[in-house]
Amino acid sequence: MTQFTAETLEFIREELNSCIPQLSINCVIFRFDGEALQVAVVQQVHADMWTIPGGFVRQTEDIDLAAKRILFEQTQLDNLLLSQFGTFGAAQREFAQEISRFSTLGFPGELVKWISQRFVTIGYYSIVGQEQIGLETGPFFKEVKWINVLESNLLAMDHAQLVSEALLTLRSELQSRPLITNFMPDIFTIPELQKLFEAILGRSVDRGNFRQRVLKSKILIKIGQSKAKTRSRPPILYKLDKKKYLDSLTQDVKLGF
Amino acid sequence: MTQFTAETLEFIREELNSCIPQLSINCVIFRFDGEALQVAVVQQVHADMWTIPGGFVRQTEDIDLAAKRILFEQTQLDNLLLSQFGTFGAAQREFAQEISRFSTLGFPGELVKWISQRFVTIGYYSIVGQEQIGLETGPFFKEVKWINVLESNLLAMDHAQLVSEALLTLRSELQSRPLITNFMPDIFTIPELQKLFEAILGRSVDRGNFRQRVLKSKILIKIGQSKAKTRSRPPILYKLDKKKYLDSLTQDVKLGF
DNA sequence: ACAAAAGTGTTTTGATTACACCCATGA
DNA sequence: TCATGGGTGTAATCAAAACACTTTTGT
Repeated sequence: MTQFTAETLEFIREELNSCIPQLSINCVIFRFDGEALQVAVVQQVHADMWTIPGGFVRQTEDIDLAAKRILFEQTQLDNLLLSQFGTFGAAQREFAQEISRFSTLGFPGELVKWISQRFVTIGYYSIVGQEQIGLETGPFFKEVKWINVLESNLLAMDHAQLVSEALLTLRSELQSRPLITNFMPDIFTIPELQKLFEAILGRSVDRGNFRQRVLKSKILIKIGQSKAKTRSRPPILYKLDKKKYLDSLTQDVKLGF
Repeated sequence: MTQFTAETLEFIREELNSCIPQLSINCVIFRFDGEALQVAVVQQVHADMWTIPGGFVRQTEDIDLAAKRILFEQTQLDNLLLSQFGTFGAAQREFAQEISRFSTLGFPGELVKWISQRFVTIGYYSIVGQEQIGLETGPFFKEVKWINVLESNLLAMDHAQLVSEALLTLRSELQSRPLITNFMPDIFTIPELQKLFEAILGRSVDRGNFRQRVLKSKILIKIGQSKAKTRSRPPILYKLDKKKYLDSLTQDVKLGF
């Protein structure tokens, strides 16, 4: 394991000095790979713990934009519709123990002290389709990956709780205003969409009823037959009618189950 | 107008030094007086602007408890079920102009600087019944009152927006888990409860249907006839079956309209 | 007796659920 | 032709909405 270079440390120092102290942002990004619900997690240089993406808010930056920036820097994910799911600030919410590893690797005490403070974190969440995630260009993170949402209890600090809260919010939001624009590929089938709903809700829904509801909402446009070599009847391909979809979000149309 | 005394200023200085910087909490407390929806507002000493109750989080204090403490200090309201409705942190969210009045009244530059910073605020809301509010014991506030929710656009800084967001959250929460424990007196009638719902929703609901729904939920216990001298048929008095009510909150019983 | 507000019941409508049946395809 | 999963329709159930009718009180 190498230590941080002097330039890197200076860069980090300037970055932290330009941010609001004791306030952080964390992003829970769900992904649906066709089967299960996953969560984006990152690993910092010189740390062996996995966390959800997170960072700090610059003095001149809106918190919503900070969330977008942080997420992009750490995962290259962009253009997501990020929504708050809560702000967490228990008094004992500081992670000096977890962070203490840094101090043994050339991280100066001043910076260790800064990030070891008690933090209040604002939670944002979103959901994407089959997107890949890439590493940031900066020097601070060494790996990023998707894990199954069921494995999120392995995350460090209180991030398992953040994922769990985000999932609850996602479920209830799914009832009224599903963020489908993000989470499906451009072209998809109704059975695929149903699998996504089932993954989020954690239960199965009736095939026929699901189909009827989705079609009644008029937000899907038929494209044609799937050419995939299935062992059964090929499903019909659809794309999202984005205009009608966005309209339906401003109305209080129920798409829930 | 008198200036702050040296002791008061020292007290304030110590208080602020023990709090997380650039982070505040604001509480939108709704009240239903039988007719209209009202909001609790306070006025600080040496300031002519009205705001919703708010303050800062101590270093050793959970944010939820900070919200309770702040609310109690400024309004004497206690034992409320406070819920977050969002966290607000636009980059330009600082109110040096509004705050500048303090500096002309013996408020030292150091403290003016502290409270003139850009702040991120966590919004909490609740709703109460006919409760009165009283002034805090401390030296910092001079008046507290209820205003009609429709007049909240007169509030200082961005507090009108906070009220508006809180009201939206209250409305949607009303659909699933109404906080009735807080907002009605111990004994009340169904028409009274209906007026409350109408005030929150901003529209009228059918009398017969409202009655049926509420009674079907089984959370009301009949007490007896109202003895009030009404010019019409006296309504039946009810009290809340708190046990069944709390049970219904954990289920996903719909009480919405 | 009448007005006014409370209490009750009924009809209609529409949404949700459960389930049955048919269809297209590859093996 | 059979298994598999996709597509479609329908009857039964349940909740919501609209509305009419009755009851109890003070005047």
